[in-house]
Amino acid sequence: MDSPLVHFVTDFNLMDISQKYNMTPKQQMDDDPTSPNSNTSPWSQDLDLESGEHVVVGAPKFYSCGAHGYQNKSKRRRIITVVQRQAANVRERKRMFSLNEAFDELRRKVPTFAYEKRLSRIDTLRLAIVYISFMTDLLEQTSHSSPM
DNA sequence: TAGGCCATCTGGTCCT
DNA sequence: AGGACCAGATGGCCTA
Repeated sequence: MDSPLVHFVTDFNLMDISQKYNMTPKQQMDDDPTSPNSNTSPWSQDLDLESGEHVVVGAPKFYSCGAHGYQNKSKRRRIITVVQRQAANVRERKRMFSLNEAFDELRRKVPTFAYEKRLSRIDTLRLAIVYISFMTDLLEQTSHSSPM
């Protein structure tokens, strides 16, 4: 750890991104990044895509429309079965899981040692932006000041 | 108790 | 047709 970075982190903690961005440093749940109810795999329920085995599902029920109940809209609508809906839910859970993995990776990249609690996603993004700006400035300064 | 954060579900849209 | 992506809704948990 070298001094500019250490200063960045300490300065950052002194000013507190929450203040800087007009937020409150809240924090959630526990250490597990996956979910609050994380004792199970995020996509362990409903449908096992690998085996293709449907856990719940009965006869061909259909989801068709209607955001908020109105069913007779002129827009074309995709009719999907319960099985398809469940499979889509599983895919969405996986997608969100990978998104959270990316957030965790980003959390590890930004200097936050003075933070006791895990950064929220929005704080992580904001801190990353500030950190990148800081490093860019630092790079420019050093390139200007260093002799050829 | 209100507000913040998050996971999950869901339907719409775009793309292959 | 089906998957990926997105945004809105909802409900749970946590903290001030």
